[in-house]
Amino acid sequence: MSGRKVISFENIKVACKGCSLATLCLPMGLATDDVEKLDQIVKRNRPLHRGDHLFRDGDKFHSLYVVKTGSVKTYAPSEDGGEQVLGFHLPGELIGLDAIESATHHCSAKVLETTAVCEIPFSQLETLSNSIPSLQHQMYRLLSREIGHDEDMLTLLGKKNAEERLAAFLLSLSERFKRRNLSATDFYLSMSRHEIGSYLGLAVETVSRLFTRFQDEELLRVERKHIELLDLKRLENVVQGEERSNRKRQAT
Amino acid sequence: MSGRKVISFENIKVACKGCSLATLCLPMGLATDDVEKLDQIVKRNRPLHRGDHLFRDGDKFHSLYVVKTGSVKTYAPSEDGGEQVLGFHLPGELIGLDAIESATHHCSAKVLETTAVCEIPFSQLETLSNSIPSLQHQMYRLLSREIGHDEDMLTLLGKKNAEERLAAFLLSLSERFKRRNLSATDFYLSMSRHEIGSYLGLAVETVSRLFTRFQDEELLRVERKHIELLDLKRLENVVQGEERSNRKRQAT
DNA sequence: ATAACGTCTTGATCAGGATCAACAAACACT
DNA sequence: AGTGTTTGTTGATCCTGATCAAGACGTTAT
Repeated sequence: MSGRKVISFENIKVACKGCSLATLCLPMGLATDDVEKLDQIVKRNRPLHRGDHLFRDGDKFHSLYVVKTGSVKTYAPSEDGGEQVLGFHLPGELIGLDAIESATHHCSAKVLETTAVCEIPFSQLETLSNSIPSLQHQMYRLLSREIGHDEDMLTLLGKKNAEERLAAFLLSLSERFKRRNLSATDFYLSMSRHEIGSYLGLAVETVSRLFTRFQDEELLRVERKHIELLDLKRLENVVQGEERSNRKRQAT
Repeated sequence: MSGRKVISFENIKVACKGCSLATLCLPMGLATDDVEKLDQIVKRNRPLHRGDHLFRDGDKFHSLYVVKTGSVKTYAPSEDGGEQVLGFHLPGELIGLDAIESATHHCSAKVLETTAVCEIPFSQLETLSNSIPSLQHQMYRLLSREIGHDEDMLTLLGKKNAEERLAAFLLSLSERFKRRNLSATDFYLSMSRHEIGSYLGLAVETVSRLFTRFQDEELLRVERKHIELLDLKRLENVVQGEERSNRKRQAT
């Protein structure tokens, strides 16, 4: 054990090695001693609170962030005060990848609830990745995965109707909670209806009505921020647009 | 000069060094001898024809592609025969970045007109990037740029109406032609109305009507695939949703 | 040339979801 | 507890853009 890590009240932060997220996060697939090198450059700051910003649109880019606990939204603010929510980020997920190109952030990142993040200075990460091929590979994979996610969202926004979008959103959350060994069917939303709407390209009212409708159809139970998915299988059918025909059949 | 490059009738392909796209493409910012190393791994195949595929959804991933001349669309085919167009790729633009993560393609790439591409085996590129920090950096930038583009598209699909979308699309093409020192105001579309519609999340008919409307408003002249932009400034206003208020004012 | 097909345009109608409006419920702050 | 504020729900109406339908125009094959 290297004697360089100091345990203090100010810094009772788990190293990557012991982090429960290690398999979802940057260290994924790295050798133990490489993870230790990564540890050296990761900053673990004190928790952030609801409303705090990790960075804002236009800020100079210097670090990537990984959510440790809590959740973060990224959004593109528009002149007129409106915003397009670009993503919700749960533990293990990386934030800031779109800023590498121009070394400037093109969106803002706002904390939705009390949240802890790891900060990874990018220039150091880049240097490190140059001496650790598997880290470089992991970086390529993470960037590529982000592109894949975005493309999925393009299909969602380009082709799916309102109920398909919300169903897909809920299932996506479900999957991500499951990966962290949390309940895939019972969870709390940290974002508002408005933010969900913005993310899905829908009006708040539409989101609200869909929750009610889904509940009426016994697909889920919803009470404010608390969601209980009652039938994942049928929700998947909704995403595929098959629910529509089912309902018609039942209605006849 | 290394004697390793053979000039034959089968291979009168320009090396990266002499390629007019070098400043837009992978070699951007590389030292001359690094560009030569890149040259060693780039394959330059004979031209592809309209309708040919670079790869299909589900194919194993092994190479990235750069368009040299012509154009390519990427699209996500859906079971029911429909498709979501994910992007149009013009000379200098990279294709296949979303496949790195899983080593499998998640979309198809189809050539829209006679097109030449450079093929870059990814494992070799990855290895090379490990010994050339500036190439690694360039890779990070290109991946990041792709994410940025996708996020712009998310905002387009999430917040913009039909005319804002088409105006943004035309201006995007205009920009990209300009960067290649082609006319920013007079060009040919290599994609169909249907493909434009799919890309923008609109029906063919809407795209067609918008072209007519834009022409009536003297924003552009359109004849089949030939487009002449008459007023870039006003088109930019349309993208910002300002045209609406202008028209109302005029109508009064 | 003619036929057959695909692409584009235009018109008529329809509907999904936005917008407007009002209220209810939760929360924050004295 | 009470007041103001934000967030969510529900209803009524409107409008953008989808869908349906038909025809014009282009392109290719024979």
